[in-house]
Amino acid sequence: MMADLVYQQLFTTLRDNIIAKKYPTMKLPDERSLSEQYQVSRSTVKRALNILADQGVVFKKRGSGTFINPLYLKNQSVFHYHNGSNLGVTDSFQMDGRKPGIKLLDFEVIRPDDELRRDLFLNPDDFVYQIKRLRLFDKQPFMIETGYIPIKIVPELSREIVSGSIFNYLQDEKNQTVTKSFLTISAEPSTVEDQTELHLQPNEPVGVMAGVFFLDDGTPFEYSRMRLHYQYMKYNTSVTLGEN
Amino acid sequence: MMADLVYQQLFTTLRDNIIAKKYPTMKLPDERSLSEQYQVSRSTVKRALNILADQGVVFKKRGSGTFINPLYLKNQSVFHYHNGSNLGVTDSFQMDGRKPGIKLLDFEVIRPDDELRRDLFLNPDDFVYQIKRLRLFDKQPFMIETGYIPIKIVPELSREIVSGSIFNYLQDEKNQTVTKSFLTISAEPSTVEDQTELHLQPNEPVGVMAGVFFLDDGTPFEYSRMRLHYQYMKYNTSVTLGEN
DNA sequence: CAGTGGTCTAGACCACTTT
DNA sequence: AAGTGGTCTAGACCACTGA
Repeated sequence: MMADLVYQQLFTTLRDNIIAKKYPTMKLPDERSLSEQYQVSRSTVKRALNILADQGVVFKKRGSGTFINPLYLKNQSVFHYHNGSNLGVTDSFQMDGRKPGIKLLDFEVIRPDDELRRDLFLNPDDFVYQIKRLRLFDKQPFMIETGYIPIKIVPELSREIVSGSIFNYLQDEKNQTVTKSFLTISAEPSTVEDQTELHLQPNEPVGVMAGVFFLDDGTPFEYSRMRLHYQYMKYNTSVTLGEN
Repeated sequence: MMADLVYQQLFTTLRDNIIAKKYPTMKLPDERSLSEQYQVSRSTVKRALNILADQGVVFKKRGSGTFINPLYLKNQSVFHYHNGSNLGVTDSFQMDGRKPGIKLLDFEVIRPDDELRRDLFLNPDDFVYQIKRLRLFDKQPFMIETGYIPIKIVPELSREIVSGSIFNYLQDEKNQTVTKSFLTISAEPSTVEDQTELHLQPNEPVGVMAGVFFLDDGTPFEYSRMRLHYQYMKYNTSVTLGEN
């Protein structure tokens, strides 16, 4: 499954080493040593390390070395949203071997309102699917997800397809990948529906993630609104300023 | 002010060309031509193009070329990556002309516990400032922020300094910039203190953002835990897959 | 001054798309 | 087959850190 690219293999190896606590000093070997040890060029080492740094797994100090971000190890044990090989829920949430489930709550075709039309760059006469699903881990509901997808992009969508991973369907059957997203993350008090579906107490909140997913050619593919049981929302974000 | 790095200059040049619509075919010259035209190596061209792609300005199709994302030109505000000069609260939150305020709740020096010591890469005998502040917009409290900063990085911190923007102080007085952060975003029911300070009802939640800020040389500078009035937490995130 | 990460180059070869 | 982006290498030189 994993790509056979050298830098990705090295990235995976190093990340696994870090998770397995094989660097007790919290410092990685220097780039030239890694290059020697894994028999790859230093450029390739840098590429793997840059990905780790982008993801917040390590941070680099010029003149000193490359260090493991302790927060990454700490959050590793928790269930969290991360940037994986796919942007969809099925791949983006840490599952720890738990089995993901989907319960279809609603599936219909509607005319989008102006806001949705704008967000998905639709023409006035375009229609969209409205797909409301309950997401589970091992029978435990953790998220209510409402998605809107333009009919013209996947006219053949069915209840069956929508009962599984739509992103995987796209990738497997239509060879299209979702590679970009713009999401807004916020929090809200839970509604009665949230409380019922997600087994929440009235004072317990939901995390809300809403935004647009894009295909790799830039087409806005889906507007999605996700309401998460608050204990399941752990979004890790690593921000770097400066263009590099 | 602009860095004199080759890849950054090329990035800026290309982006300006795109905005000035100098590529009416919506396609950039191929990498080898750009390399020739600007007298830089192809690797440097790729680096500049990768930044443009990360920011959603262009997308690349293997075998075809590099194309300008029409959505970038059409709706610049959606895609535009705001390179604020700073990562701090004062600069990162949308203020709409509202005046930010800071009320110092607590300021002392403590011995960090093991977890904090690990997160900030401290030695066993390092001490940290503990700074608890209430943040306001136009007298309206919206966030309780507790920060921990190693004494050794800014030994001269005072109540006066921490009553203002610490990040700005760093930049103006010590010429150091916070350029990287690693934050975990989550939501929680509000505590009694949250309800009091942020004027929340018992059923209303807080958004929690916690993590580490780094200086541009990679030094972990501050561990911060921010509890936000839920209506003020709106975190925008743009994710692009393809680790390059 | 030795060690370490950052930038940049020049070129080989591969994978995919278009003609 | 030609064109284009992707991967990977080997090495030079620079900038910063720390003993």
